[in-house]
Amino acid sequence: MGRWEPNARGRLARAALVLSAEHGYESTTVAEIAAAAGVTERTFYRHFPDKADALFPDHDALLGRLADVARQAAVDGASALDAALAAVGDLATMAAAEPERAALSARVVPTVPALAGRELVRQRAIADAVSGALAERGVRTREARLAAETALGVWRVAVAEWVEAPEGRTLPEVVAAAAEAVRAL
Amino acid sequence: MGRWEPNARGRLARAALVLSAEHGYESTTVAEIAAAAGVTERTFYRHFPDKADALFPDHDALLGRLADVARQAAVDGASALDAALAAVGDLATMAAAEPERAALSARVVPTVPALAGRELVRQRAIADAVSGALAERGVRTREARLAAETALGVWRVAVAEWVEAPEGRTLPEVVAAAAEAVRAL
DNA sequence: TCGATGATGTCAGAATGTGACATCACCGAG
DNA sequence: CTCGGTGATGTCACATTCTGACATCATCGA
Repeated sequence: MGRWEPNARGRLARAALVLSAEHGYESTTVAEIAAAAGVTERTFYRHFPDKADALFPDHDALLGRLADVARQAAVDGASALDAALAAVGDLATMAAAEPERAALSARVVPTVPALAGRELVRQRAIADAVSGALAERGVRTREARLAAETALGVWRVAVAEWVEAPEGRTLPEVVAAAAEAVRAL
Repeated sequence: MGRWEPNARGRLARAALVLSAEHGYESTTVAEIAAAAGVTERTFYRHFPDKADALFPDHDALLGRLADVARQAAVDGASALDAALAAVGDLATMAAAEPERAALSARVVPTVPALAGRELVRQRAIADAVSGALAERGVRTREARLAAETALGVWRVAVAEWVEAPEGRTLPEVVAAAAEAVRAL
């Protein structure tokens, strides 16, 4: 299967993000994204169900991974809140592995209502995955949901802070600081 | 200006909701909605910027009204949280004025990702409007935001509960009960 | 009476998203 | 080695969403 350049999906996701940051999400067409990635428009839709999805790749794998992290933390004896915060910390670590991508995404997404909505739905899915994992480990439903909601709140606050003033701090550091502040409540 | 049936906008919004509840949002076309309302597809787009917006009519007026309610409550000496809860109570009252509409909407919106995202963005806008109104009345930014966030949390919980088990209770009643529970924390 | 106004209709077209079918390098069975 | 299966891609056609430009025409005010 080496007839074409490998990793078409990755090239598409990257092109979608870079072009959207450059000319705006709504005025970059799927045809342009596909051309930049060296494939056809039709191929774009084989990798992503719609244009917005290219800005949120790996969604499903992410849910599984975060659930695993929360589950493992719970097994290791962490409290519900700490386990949920561990998952959010992992999210920060992943973002930090591609800082450029994270920065572009954080700059583009909030400015486009359609993408902002998608991001909120994504966070809701993450909260459900994490609270579900905690519930599996015996945490009561209400407590699990509250822990997940609180952790996601920490994530939102930390990202906002990091975007406004990067100041050399890494995202995981900001997340850790915000988590500390929440624990202090 | 009485050349056509009045209130085309209202007929469009209603048709959009009813048809979406009947055949699903994604499989009802704008052309069908327009036809049901007795106007042209083009006219639909003169009243709503896009198809999803017809499911969330009166958005802007709503923001102003809720901000007014919160502001007035604050003037009357209510705490930040109580003022924000007053706004959410008003939201419930408005929904109760059209219970059929509210029920259909609550059934359709969560099942369609695009609409769920729009609803979350809408709630974010409400939170901003309410916290902005409180800030105007001298409430500190952080406290205003927390009050608004908490009140919207009450709204989400109450709506979920009401949809799952209407049991003859009205939405304002459920909201009031949830608000009571939050105050008890 | 008559021109301005404003809501609507008509038409053309770009962009999103989907179904159906064709192509062709690779891989494993024989 | 060859040959058919597999999987990722290309090509074509089309429904649907949304926008721009211009036309129509009842009502209102000068």
